[in-house]
Amino acid sequence: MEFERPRGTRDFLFEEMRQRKEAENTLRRVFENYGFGEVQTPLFEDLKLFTTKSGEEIVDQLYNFKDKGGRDLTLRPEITAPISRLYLNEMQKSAKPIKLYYYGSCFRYERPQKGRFRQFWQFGCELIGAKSPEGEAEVIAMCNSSLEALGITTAEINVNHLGIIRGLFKHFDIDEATQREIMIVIDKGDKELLKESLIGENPIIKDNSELNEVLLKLIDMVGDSSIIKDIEELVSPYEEARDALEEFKELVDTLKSFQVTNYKLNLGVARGLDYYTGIVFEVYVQGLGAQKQVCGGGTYNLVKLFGGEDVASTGFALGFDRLMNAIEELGGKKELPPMVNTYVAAISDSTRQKAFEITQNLRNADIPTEVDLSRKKFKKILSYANKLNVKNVVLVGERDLEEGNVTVKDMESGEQEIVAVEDVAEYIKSNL
RNA sequence: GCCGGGGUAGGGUAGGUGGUCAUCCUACAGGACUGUGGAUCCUGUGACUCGGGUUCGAAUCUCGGCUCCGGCCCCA
Repeated sequence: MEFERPRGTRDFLFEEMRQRKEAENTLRRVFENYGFGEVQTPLFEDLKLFTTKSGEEIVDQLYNFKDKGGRDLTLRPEITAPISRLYLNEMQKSAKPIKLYYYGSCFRYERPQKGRFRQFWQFGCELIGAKSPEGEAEVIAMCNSSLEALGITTAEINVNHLGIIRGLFKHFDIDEATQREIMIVIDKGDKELLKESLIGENPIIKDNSELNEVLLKLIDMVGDSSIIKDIEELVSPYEEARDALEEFKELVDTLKSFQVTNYKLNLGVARGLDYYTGIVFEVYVQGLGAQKQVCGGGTYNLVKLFGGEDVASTGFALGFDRLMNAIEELGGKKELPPMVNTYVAAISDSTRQKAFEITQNLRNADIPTEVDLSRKKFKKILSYANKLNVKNVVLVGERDLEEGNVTVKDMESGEQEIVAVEDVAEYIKSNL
């Protein structure tokens, strides 16, 4: 009987795991530097938590199941809904703003492809109860810092404010279902398709060429902060969009103060779901194939959707696996030092017990150390130690031991030094 | 769910018009070498993705499953 990994899952071996941990720690450092604290929620949740947020349709992309008590549960497909639930359950009375972050795996039943797995990891944050351009600017700044810290220099942050387009819809009194339909088309990012949907043979919104024209121009606006005035010009006749535009302008000013320059305003960025009303942003890294989006975020009001009070939240989630792809693609993997730097080798059977003692002494002195556990011959031990790439090998032999000594061999230079047993730790510390 | 391309020892591969013992590199284990690694040599371990079909005979042809890769759909 042979067992295989479930489809769309991966095993991580030592080297890859170390690279992932390195990236993970880098992100933790950045997030904590911004004052965010880590939380953890369960891997599975009530199925309704996700269907309430995203609709019944998502069930066929979930790993859902009934437990023995008949409860409908599911492995989480994302972590923002659990965070909102956590907030409702435990943190409603906490001082605002609340800044939290999380790292963990999510599960989706989807067709695996490059950058897409059935178990994948998300690293994300939420800033709860601070709806303001500065809250949004800080979150975007942290996203930018994260990408910089990881060395992903080719990332582009694209920022939009959905209030502008929502304002236009409101001005023209477009119903919600139609809004959703249009947002979905915008979200696809296909200009031709959008053109067809707006001004083609069978447009989604009929008899409103003014709105269609404005929309088409609007979603085409991409560029640095200088395009704000173009946007302003375009939407100034529609007062319902003005507040959002003001917020957008403030965000741009505040991003400058937060020293974020690596971003674009992109009026074509949308998100499929209704609860995004304010700013949204997405980060793309070219060269990652079809799954180039490494981050999605924005301001939304999920808590209200789940029956809580009206509290806005700004956050983003990084697709950790895609970040790892990007790092790999950019050749930014770090050279990691060997796991251990010292090996203790008994030269003969009679000195083996002494070798264990010395090993423990070194470990107690915080020197990562390995010792032979398979009774290999001395030559094989050295050969093995060489493969581990250790710096020092402590040779424990009878002749030296009679004098209370061992020989420490430097594996890079090949030089050897006779050292008293009690001084080994100190000697090795000075020779790493 | 759909389209296309792959799956040969632990890793990387050759073979492919059906027919000796399925090739080589590497890895791993042992030895040459009982207190000295990296080199060399020798020996050993270890594979045709699974199932059906065609055939005297299938790694090879054929159909299907599984799975991997790329793309579509979707992307909370």
